[in-house]
Amino acid sequence: MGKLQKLKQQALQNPEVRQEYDALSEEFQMIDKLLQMRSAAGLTQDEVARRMGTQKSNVCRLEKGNANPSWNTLRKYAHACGFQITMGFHTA
Amino acid sequence: MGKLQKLKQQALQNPEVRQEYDALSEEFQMIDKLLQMRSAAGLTQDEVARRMGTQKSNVCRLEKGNANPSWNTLRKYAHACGFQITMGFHTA
DNA sequence: CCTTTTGTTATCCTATATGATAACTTTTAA
DNA sequence: TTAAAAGTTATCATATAGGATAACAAAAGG
Repeated sequence: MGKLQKLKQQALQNPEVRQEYDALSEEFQMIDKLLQMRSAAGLTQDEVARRMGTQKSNVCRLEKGNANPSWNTLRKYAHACGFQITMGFHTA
Repeated sequence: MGKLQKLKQQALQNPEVRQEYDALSEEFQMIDKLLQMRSAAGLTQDEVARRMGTQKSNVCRLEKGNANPSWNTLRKYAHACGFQITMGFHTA
């Protein structure tokens, strides 16, 4: 294992660090899915926003991670891109 | 295909019906995941609540579908059960 | 270049998610 | 059969998600 990997693993021993890391990785994963959907749909933020019944600035807010979207908001975004969302989980 | 299946498919032709059906199936799927997690963890609502830093009544509210939880709330629930959440999507 | 489209940021307001408490019902198990 | 544990429901207060607008920045394309 590389030095960086080792350093990372060590840092993740710290519960607080671990918690923040988990939260971030989950947030990034979620945002990545949003971007994947919009990309797959070939839509602009503005178009997604209109289909969701809101503004492009709000869509941007979602995609930039400055939000904590509700399940319904995630669903509306997915639908605007022509998809359905699912929730999953895996051992931490 | 059975008569019920046929009837269902026909009903789903109606856009409004379809929309509600999709929303419901997604919500049920999500709630099902919550229950799966707690079941796998072998925890009571009360215990999950304590680990989330909230009350069992609020956990119940989530599991009964009388809520529209934020991403963070879903995350906290998953973590309380020892899991990480993921978001996924598939063609509608 | 310049223009248009797309994306970003800040801000305010309102609707609503969430925390908290309490009373009640259902389930469990002794 | 009854006491304890687990789950449900209602309600209120407060924090915050999400809608709206505007002004700016970045990218794209002529």
